[in-house]
Amino acid sequence: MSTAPPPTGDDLIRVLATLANPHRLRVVAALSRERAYVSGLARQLGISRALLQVHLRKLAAAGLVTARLELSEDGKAMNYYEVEPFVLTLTPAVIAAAVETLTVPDSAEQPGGER
Amino acid sequence: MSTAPPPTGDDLIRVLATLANPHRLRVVAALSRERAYVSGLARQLGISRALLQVHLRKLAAAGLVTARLELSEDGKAMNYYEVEPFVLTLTPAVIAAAVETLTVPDSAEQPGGER
DNA sequence: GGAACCTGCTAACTTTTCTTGGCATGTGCA
DNA sequence: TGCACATGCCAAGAAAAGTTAGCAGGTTCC
Repeated sequence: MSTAPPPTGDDLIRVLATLANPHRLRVVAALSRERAYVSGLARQLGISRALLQVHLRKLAAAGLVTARLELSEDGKAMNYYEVEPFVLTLTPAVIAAAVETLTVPDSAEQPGGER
Repeated sequence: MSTAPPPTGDDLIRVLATLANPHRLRVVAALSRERAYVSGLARQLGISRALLQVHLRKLAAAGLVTARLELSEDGKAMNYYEVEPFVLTLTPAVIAAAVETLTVPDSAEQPGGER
């Protein structure tokens, strides 16, 4: 049985690069305990909102967290983030397989690929 | 049973940062098939020796590959690299645990820690 | 001796990522 | 109206990573 879907090379790199950061690791850790909204999480982690914003965006882009906009009781718009229950196993074999699907940014990328 | 030792936060980040690179991913993939020496591997991958050198160094620093210096039959010194059979499982829970042991580079690091 | 291999290093440039600070918008409430 | 809280974005400087080019050392063999 396989718990993790076979990641493409580019996906794998995106996820790895995303997780290879203390702030983002802390974000994932915090969200794995309890979902949180941006401002509150920023206070909790002791970093600026702008900074957290960027990291959350990257985490979301990698599919590791998801955002849900809600209205609090007093009418404020709160953007709640929660962690995605991912499972990723890393071994030489997994990497070898992923490399097969690696996009080679040789000289030019095909347009329209990235958002 | 646990195949992977509990990674410390700093170790985890080092490994993730190391693997989050196309060149290094290709190196691991190549070495997982067969060990290779620097110059040969550089040719095989189509990159310069100097560049490969740097990436190999990082991979070794993260404990993902190991080097062994050997003498070929014709007396040349060959530095053979081979991949380490690592198994790393990544989940929110694993990350939450690793974060506990994260070194906080708050304002200053203690000297002599890093090379 | 010179060519063809192997190894390593470092300085300097380029590219990417990280981080900060400011600005704009909206809501509820005294 | 002004304060406190929420959201977002963008420009610009700072820091880190990636890459290249060049140098120096070693060995075999013609």
